[in-house]
Amino acid sequence: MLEFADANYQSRKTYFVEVILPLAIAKNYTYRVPFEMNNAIRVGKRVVVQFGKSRMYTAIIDKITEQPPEKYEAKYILDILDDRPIVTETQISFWKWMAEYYMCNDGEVMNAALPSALKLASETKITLNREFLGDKTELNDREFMIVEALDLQPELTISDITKLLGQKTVMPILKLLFEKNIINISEEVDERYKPRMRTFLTLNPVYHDQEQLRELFGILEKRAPKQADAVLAYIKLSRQQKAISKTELIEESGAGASSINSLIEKEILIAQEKNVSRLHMEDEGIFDVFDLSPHQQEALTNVKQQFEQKDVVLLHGITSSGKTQVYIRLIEDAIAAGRQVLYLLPEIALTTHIIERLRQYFGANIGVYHSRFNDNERVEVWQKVLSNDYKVILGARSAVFLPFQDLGLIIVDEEHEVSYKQFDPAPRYNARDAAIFLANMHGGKVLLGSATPSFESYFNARTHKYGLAELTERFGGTELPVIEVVSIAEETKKKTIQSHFTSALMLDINQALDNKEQVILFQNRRGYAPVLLCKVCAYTPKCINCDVSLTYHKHSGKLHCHYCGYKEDTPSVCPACGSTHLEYKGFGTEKIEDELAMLLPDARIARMDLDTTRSRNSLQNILNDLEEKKIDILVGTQMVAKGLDFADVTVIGIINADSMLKFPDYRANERSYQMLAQVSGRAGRRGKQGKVVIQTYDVKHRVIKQVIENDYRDLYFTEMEERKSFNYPPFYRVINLDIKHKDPEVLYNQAAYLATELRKNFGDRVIGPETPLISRIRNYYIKSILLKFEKDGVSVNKVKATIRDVITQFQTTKLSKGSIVQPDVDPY
DNA sequence: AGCACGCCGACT
DNA sequence: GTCGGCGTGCTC
Repeated sequence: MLEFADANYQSRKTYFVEVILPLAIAKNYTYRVPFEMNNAIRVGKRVVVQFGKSRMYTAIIDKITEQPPEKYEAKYILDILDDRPIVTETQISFWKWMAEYYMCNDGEVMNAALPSALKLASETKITLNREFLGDKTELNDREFMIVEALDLQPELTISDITKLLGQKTVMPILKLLFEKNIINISEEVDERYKPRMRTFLTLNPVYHDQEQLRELFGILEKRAPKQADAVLAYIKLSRQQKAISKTELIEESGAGASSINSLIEKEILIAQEKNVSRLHMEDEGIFDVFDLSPHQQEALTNVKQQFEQKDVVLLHGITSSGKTQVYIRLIEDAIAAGRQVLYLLPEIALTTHIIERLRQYFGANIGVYHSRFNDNERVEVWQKVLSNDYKVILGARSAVFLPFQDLGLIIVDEEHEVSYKQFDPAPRYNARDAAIFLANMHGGKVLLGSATPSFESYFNARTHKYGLAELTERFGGTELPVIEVVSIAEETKKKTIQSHFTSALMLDINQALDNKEQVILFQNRRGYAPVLLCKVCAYTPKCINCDVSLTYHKHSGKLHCHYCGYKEDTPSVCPACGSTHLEYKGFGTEKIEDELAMLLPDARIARMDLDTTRSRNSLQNILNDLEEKKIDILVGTQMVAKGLDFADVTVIGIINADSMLKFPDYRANERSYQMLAQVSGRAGRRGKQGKVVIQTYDVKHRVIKQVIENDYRDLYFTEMEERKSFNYPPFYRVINLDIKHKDPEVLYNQAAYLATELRKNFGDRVIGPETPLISRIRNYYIKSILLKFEKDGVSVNKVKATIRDVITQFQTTKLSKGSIVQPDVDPY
């Protein structure tokens, strides 16, 4: 560590900085520090550097050394953007950990972490060189067009010129023009974050004297009555509030901006520019006093006790058990200890009421951070966290990147949610796992909360890596819903089933409708029918990309692929044998909605699935209609399991549980349990006990039994025991390969080669078919390999090393051209 | 990530 | 013969 605080440092010393560039490049680059900046360099400050021919980037200082690079001449830093570091050293270590753990570059983590307003844009600007006196007639057509355009418009960007000439490669032309001294090329870096400025007005202190003021009015009333009005309005406003903005005064006085401006010119009013926060400002928190129920108190005490020994505690609290109150008590404790709190939520959009609730308790101490915020707002939150102005941050997964000073507690609500995992751009991190690491860096604690914990968290709790606390009673005395399991087979035999609705379910639906209550019907499949089958030759249309059967959608009249989005027209004759005997097999939400409308023509039925919520406000519209009781029955996919807290639903029908009990992947029972428990947890609100009807062929299924008993513990336990007895490890490590190539065949070969190499090293720990398990191919580029993972078996680092090895081989042996392999190791 | 350079097929 | 497509390599 170098010490720069010493004022007597050797100013002629040459320093170098290693910086993180916001690019997907493998290593960090070293730049030289100009002497005059020696004093200002700090780890975590932003610098402007040139990288490549002309581009400029904002980089973050990662290391400071005196050692010059050996193999090349370092370029100079162009500018330092910050007076003090905007990224803490803890954050940089956190970034490095993430890059290592999720196998990506530091720059990619930086990109995900920094709000883009803190990254500067470099826009190449082209201007005409006024000093050029030479002959312009020798220019060719293109060059002439550019010069002509610059005569009309003093400044053009590269993209302007691209548009102007209608061709992509304009740089050579510009370079030539530049060499001929006709144009200037300047690289300007603009600070993109602009604080919001407001003009505030104060009365010149001279007029605090009553005599002076009266005199002023005398003059103004005669010569400029509008201005007199304005001064009067100012005095009136100043009695109500401390700061008066120009806009407010214009509004209040009815005088125009010009009158106010002349008052400012005459120095009767004094104008001052002030930076105004864009963020929602709240008054002091209204400290609502509430008491915990005995069960909540018990859970709280339990959590606190476990925190004494464990860094992470899993709180299993059933739906409506009042976990939030327990969180609030823990947050209060952390704040009282003078530390920061991070409260992570899976999806901000569906949880606005939680934000409101917490705002009531913590007022201005609470900050909100998520991707729906615009850039300027995000920078403000960033700075407030950095300066420790916010005690509590409520945020989606990206909030783990904020510059916390001293994080005492992280709450991960709905810990099992998949939306904590970022899939698309690297880093492919899971915010829950990153939060645990982050808390560890700060010496803070983590509370994982869920009504349906994930397998891995429960496993960790069970093996005493995490603590475990439970809340098994609903808050406010509402009883748990009655769950009835109905055998579809039996009702079919007795012929009491109408299309897909058993008599038992119909009875409950009708009763709810009579009582003006609402019903949710759950069907875990969208579209009308998942399979189209030829009765003659058994041909089924399949997706040309994904090799899965296409689903018939009635609203579009087309066959859709649910993996890649591919669509084709529905054939009227079998493309294989020409027969017209085509049959729709199975059923989805569309069909349920259709059939229900026939059975209950008076009921107001709506559907909620990916197809009906694709457009911007449609989800909100459905939720509003439900709340305003404009919908009696909602048919939906797993979407209905989330964010329906306010609905007055008393009956939940699960049309066919079997489709949920047989997931094709290895976490089948976990997902089945979560989905069933989440859906049935919605039944019954506001003191009224709910009813859940589960229709199934498999009435004795273990998962169903566990849902009835509202107890996941046995399920998970037997699951683990069973896997052990089959010599089957409790977890798999999934390696998602992001192999990009337009040619599916090349892609497949690469994945196959990697699988072979992994097998060579790890033998039968690599499971799945001989070639990698292709779970999804989307736009030709996602494949995944399943790898067995045993506690005492493969080390993560060894797996990663092998993958890196293979990637290098791809590159050196030119197994295929132009491919990028980016493995993503799920950290379970 | 960008960007330049180089190679190859399709056009004035 | 040149334009522009894509593959490849490099950036402190």
